[in-house]
Amino acid sequence: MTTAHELTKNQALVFNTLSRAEGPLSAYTILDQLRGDGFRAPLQVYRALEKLLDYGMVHRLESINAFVACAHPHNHSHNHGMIAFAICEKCGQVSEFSDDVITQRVREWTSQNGFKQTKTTIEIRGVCAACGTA
Amino acid sequence: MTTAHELTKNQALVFNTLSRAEGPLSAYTILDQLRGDGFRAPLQVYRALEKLLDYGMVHRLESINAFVACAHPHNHSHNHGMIAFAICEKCGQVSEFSDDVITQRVREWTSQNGFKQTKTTIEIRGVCAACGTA
DNA sequence: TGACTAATGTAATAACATCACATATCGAGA
DNA sequence: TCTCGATATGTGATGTTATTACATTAGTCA
Ligand SMILES: [Zn+2]
Ligand SMILES: [Zn+2]
Ligand SMILES: [Zn+2]
Ligand SMILES: [Zn+2]
Repeated sequence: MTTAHELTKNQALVFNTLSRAEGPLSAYTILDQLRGDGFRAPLQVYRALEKLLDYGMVHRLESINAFVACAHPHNHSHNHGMIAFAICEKCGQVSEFSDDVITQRVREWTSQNGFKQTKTTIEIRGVCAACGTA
Repeated sequence: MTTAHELTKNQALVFNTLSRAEGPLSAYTILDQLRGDGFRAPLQVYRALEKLLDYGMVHRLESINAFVACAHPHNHSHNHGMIAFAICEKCGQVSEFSDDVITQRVREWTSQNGFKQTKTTIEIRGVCAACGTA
């Protein structure tokens, strides 16, 4: 859905935690940051994340088991393109971008091979510009 | 390295297990299959996998926490291109392919953004042709 | 009201991965 | 041959990530 979503209390707490964070957070780190707000169990975090992922407001980074708030908060649909993430292993910074050529190329492979794609993960690990020159 | 590798006993056991498997296996599934060969602890599997990953003989699928034998056993270097995986969520089949355009496109983004890439994950989840028509 | 759905709370458990430390194996070089 | 260092292995404990199961609460709509 592209419309705005009324977040429940827990969803809002988790989303705000991710939005304020410098970089991606693990579910358990989110849990720890929300202990003061009454969170006591992982499931409270995972359930909120599930909805936020549905809404496109949060992304899951598969290669580091962490979650990050979407960098394009007013365009959660990303125009139907696939999203790529560049993750700095030094500072944790995540850059989110969408590339039409890559999207097109993946679609070509899947259509040629009769593969019905549901979700695609593109994650680039490395060192960001700031950390590389430091 | 592109040269052949002398595998140790444990490495060979793990590699053979993955080679014989229909699809990707988790480390703990590998462990269970090797109990009869004296494997008792996860670390025996993870240590072997680490080497096999180094050698390029095995790939890790980040989005499903599983490992698969390389589909191109005689070209472990993959010609320096990035590797993409299409993973069927019905039957587990994994198709491995390399796309020069995608590789080039990722390189363009990283060089334009001063990002020093070390490893890139491209994983397409969905349903394969065989399962889609079944 | 009652029936239904979505959200929440909580404990327990499962699944995935690493740490710490001891032991073994093998080859290069004195 | 002996010694040393590098690599590989064995094992238990621990750390980290995610889900199952069940009970409860809160809103929605005949
Ligand atoms: Zn986004
Ligand atoms: Zn950085
Ligand atoms: Zn391969
Ligand atoms: Zn299939």
